[in-house]
Amino acid sequence: MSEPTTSAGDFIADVVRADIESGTYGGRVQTRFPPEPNGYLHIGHAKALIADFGIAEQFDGICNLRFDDTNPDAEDVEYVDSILADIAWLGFRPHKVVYASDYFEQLYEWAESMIVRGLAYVDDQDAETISAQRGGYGKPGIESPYRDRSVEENLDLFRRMRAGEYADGEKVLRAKVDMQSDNMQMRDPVMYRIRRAHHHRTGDTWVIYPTYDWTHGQSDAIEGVTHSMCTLEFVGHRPLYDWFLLHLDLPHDKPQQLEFARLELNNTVTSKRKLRTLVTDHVVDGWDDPRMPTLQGLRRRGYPASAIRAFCAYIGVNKTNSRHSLEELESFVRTELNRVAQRRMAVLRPLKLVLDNWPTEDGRTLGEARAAGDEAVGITQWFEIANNPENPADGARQVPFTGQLWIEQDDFAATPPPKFFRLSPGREVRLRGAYLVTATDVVFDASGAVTEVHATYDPASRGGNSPDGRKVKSTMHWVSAPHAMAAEVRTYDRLFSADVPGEATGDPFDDLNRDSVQVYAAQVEPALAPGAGGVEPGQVVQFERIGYFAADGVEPMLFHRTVGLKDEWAALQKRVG
RNA sequence: UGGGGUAUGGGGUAAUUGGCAGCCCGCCGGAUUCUGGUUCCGUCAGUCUAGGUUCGAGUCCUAGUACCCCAACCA
Repeated sequence: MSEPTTSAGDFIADVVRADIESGTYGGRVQTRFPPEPNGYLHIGHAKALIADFGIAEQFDGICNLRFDDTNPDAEDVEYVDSILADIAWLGFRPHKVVYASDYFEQLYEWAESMIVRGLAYVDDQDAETISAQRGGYGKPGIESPYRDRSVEENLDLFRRMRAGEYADGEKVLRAKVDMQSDNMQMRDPVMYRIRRAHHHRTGDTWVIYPTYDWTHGQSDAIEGVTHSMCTLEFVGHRPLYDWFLLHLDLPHDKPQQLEFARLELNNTVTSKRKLRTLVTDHVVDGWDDPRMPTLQGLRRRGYPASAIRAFCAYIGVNKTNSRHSLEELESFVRTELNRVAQRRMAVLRPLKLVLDNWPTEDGRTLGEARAAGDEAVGITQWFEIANNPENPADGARQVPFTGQLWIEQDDFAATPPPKFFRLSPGREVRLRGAYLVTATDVVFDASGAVTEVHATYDPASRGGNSPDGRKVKSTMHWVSAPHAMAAEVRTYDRLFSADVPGEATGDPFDDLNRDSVQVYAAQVEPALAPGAGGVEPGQVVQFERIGYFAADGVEPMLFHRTVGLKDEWAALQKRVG
C-alpha cells in the first residue's frame, strides 16, 4: 500500500516528463531535499520528502540531502543527526549528503564575480535603513547612496568584510537588481551579512555568511540539480533565483525552481518556532513527545513510516493550499496497523469479574471457596488466541484464564441503556476465545459504583462457542486477574482544540488543549510482558476492541495509544447525547 | 496600497487537455463477523460568481469575488 512515488497526474511529474521528452538536461533528473538544521523534521517535511525523493525515484534520477546551513545562529549538529535519522526511518536513501557550507568558498568567488560584473555592491547602511528604503507594496524603493561604488572599492570592501575588519551588521553585500521592481525580492536583496557565530561545520573560518537567496540556486547548480522543489512561499523568489543563475558561469544546465503547497494539518502547528515553544515551555516532554507532529513524535506514538508515506502520496503534490484533518492521517495509520499489528488483550479500566461456578484445585466451585473465606482464583486453563485474524501467518499465543478476571468497566452496565450489547445482569456474552458467561450478581460500594460482577460460565462453551449454537451479541476482551501485569497506558488527545490554532485570537497557544494526555493504570495479559514472546519497545500492538498502542518503557511497562479503533458504540452514545 | 499564487461534494484529490464529473476520507443505511474492529454493498453530496465562444465548457475568452504569499542582514 505504501507507494513512495507521487501520483502520476501531479504537476511536477508533468514538468519533469516534458523536460525528459524535450531533452532538457540531457534527460537527467536530479532533485534535493534541503532542510535547515535548526529543528526537527515534522509531518510537513514528509510531503517535501515524497516530492523530492519521489520524483527522483519515479524518473530514475538522484536526490541529495542538502543541509541548508547558512545561518549559524540557529543551527546545530543535534538537528543534523535527527534529520539524518528521520529520513532513514521514512525509508529514503539520499544519493549524497551535502552541506551548503561545503560551497562557501565557491559562493564567495561567485560573489566577487558578481561585483566585477557590476551586479553587487557593499552597503554601509544598517538593517533598519535598508528595510525602510525597500519601500512597500505599491511604493517604489529608494536606491542606497552606496549603490554606485566602483568595482575596485566594492571588491576591496568585500574582501575586508571577509577578513573580519568590520563589526557584525556594519556592512552587507547586496545584489544590484531593481529597487523599482514590483517584486520585493528583487529590490537589491542582501547576499552576505557579517556574523560572528560559531558554525557547526565551518567553525570560526567565516565571519560573513551567504543568505538563502544567494545560496540556494547556486548550490543546486553546483550539484547539478535539475528540478528544485520548494514550497509556495518561495514563488516570489524564483525571479531572483533565475537572475543570479543567469549571471554566473554554471558547471551544469540551469536548474529550475518548482513550488508546491505546504501541508497543513488541523489541530496542529508545524512551524519550527511554535514547535520549539511547546518544548521550551514544557507543554510537551520534548521533540519526541508522542503528541508532537515531529517525525520523532509520530514514530514514538507508533505511526508506521509506511502510513506516513501513503498519506503523503495520497494528498498529492499540488499548488492548492489545503488543510487536512488528523482523521485522514489516522485512517492511513489504522489501515496499515490493522494489517501488521498483533492483537493482545489489555483492560484499561479494570472491573473484577468472578465466575462463581469456576472449579478450584480442591474440587469446589470458586463461589463455595470464596464463601468459605478463601482467596481462591480457581484452576488455570490456557487458550490459544490468534495473534492477528487479518494475518494467519502471525500464528497464535497461549493466554491463561481463571475464575477471577479483569474486564473493562465500560463493558458492564447494571442497568443497560438501549442498544447496549455487552454484559449486564442476566445477559450472556462471550469472553474472547474462552467461554460464554452470564452475569448473575453485582456488588456495589457505598457510593453506588460497581466494584465486582459475578457470573457463571458455560463449561460446554469452551473455546467460545456453545454446542447448541446460541448466539451472543457481544464478545469482550479480558485478562486473568492473577496473571495480569500492571502497565501504564497513555491516551492522547489533540494538542490544539481549534482546527486552525490561533485563528480566533491570533495566538495558537490560546487554543492549546491543556488536557491532552490521559493516564490509565491498566491490567494487561502476560503475552505483553517484555522479552521472549512479549513486545519490544517501539512495537505497536492492537489492544483488542480499544486501539493500537506503541510499547515504550519496559520497566515499568508503558504504552502510548497510537490511534483508537473506530468505535460505533461510542459514536452512537454521542449521538444520543 | 502594488505584485504573485490558488479556487471541483462536509474535507481532499482526479478528469485521456473541449466529450458521460471519477476516486479517497467522512456521514448515513444495510450485510458479514468470536474485536460495536476488519471486510462487503448501498445512500447523500461538487466544478467560486456573472456573462461569452461552441453541437458540447471543470477545461477556452471577458469581468468580478474569496483565500494564501511577499516590504529579515531567517529559511
